[in-house]
Amino acid sequence: MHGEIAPGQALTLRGIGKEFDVSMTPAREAVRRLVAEGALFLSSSGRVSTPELTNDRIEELAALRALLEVELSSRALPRAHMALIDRLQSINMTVAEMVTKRDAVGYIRSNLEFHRTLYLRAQAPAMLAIVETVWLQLGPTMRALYGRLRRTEPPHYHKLIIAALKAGDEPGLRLAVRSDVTQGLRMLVS
Amino acid sequence: MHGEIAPGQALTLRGIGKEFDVSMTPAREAVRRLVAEGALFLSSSGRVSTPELTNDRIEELAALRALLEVELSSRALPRAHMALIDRLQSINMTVAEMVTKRDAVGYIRSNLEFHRTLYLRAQAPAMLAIVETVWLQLGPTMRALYGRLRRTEPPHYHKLIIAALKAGDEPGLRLAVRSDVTQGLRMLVS
DNA sequence: CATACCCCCATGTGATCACAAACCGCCGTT
DNA sequence: AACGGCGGTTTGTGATCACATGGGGGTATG
Repeated sequence: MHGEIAPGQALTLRGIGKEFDVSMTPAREAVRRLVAEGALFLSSSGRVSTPELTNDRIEELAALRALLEVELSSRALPRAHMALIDRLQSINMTVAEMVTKRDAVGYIRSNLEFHRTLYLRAQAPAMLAIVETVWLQLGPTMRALYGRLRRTEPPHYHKLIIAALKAGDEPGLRLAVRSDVTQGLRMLVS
Repeated sequence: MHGEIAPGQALTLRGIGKEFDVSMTPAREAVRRLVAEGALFLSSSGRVSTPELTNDRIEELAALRALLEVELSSRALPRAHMALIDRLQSINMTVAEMVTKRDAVGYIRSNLEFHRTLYLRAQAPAMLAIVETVWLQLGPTMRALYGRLRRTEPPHYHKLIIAALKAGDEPGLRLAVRSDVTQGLRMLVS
């Protein structure tokens, strides 16, 4: 999810087992779960690797993020009190720090934490779980992008999201979330 | 997915293995996958059963269906030619037949086939996969409802969906799909 | 007759093994 | 120099086993 593994990277059950000091059996179960969630790709011969997404697939996953995350933010809005907004602002400082440090994995991790923190307030666990599987599918690809990207400014749309939350402005929030989600992924399409 | 198993029904790895003439290992992998998709519930002690959904969870899954299936139908609309509409009408006759036969499992199966046939035209495999995991989560609960239900009339909203497809009426299609999805699940909330 | 306790058995977990398939690198040929 | 065939080795699969744990039924007690 955080892009620690490059797209197309091959994994072996014995290798995973050795890495975590377990036998093949738990490694297999974990891999099967991740395959079920679309986070890993299972070739017809049973070999496992991170997926290499096509442009079409990236666009579709971005559309899913937009659809679901806009809904989640909308549901979180009435429950968003000052403590939450403070917490979002604090996380956003970490995001900015990761940007200046050019830490792609740290950026993705803190960026997703920003979104997750907001969506947790929506009280919609099934919806959040689905969004997280989408993040999981995009992880390796997002890293490949942000690794290339030479950006130094912190995320602009996060500030809009926070402002809309403060103002209780639902249309503004929906637009800001949609823009934030779409913006990063639009440049993914090579 | 088709409601062949009641909510809360317990399953054992050895039992599943015996049922399909395999050892525990493939049964475990299948169960883990279904747990990952939310189709099965894994207790803290590792026991496996179909989930017993709370009202909140049912409402959330219904909202997900509405959100995603409306989008899928909207994307399918420009590609929906006469052959597809004919096929939908044919499936809809099967649905009606299942209703008169009071065959709950057959009704759920053909109803989902109706929806899947339409959504396949959307060319959005990731979105369709997610919708199917939602169907999977609702399967046992839907059966428990439709089993109680004493309905004899075929689904009204399916006709509206077909009419909107014929007319190329996108707002009408979105409304009809949303109504069809919501209607059945609204009465689930006891 | 109801309730609580306890023990045995059913059940999941993780490890290991035998086997088949497929991948990869090497060598020969053209 | 490029391509194709071949064999060794890596890899996934399914089965089986030993073990720990939790659940349910039976029994004893109030």
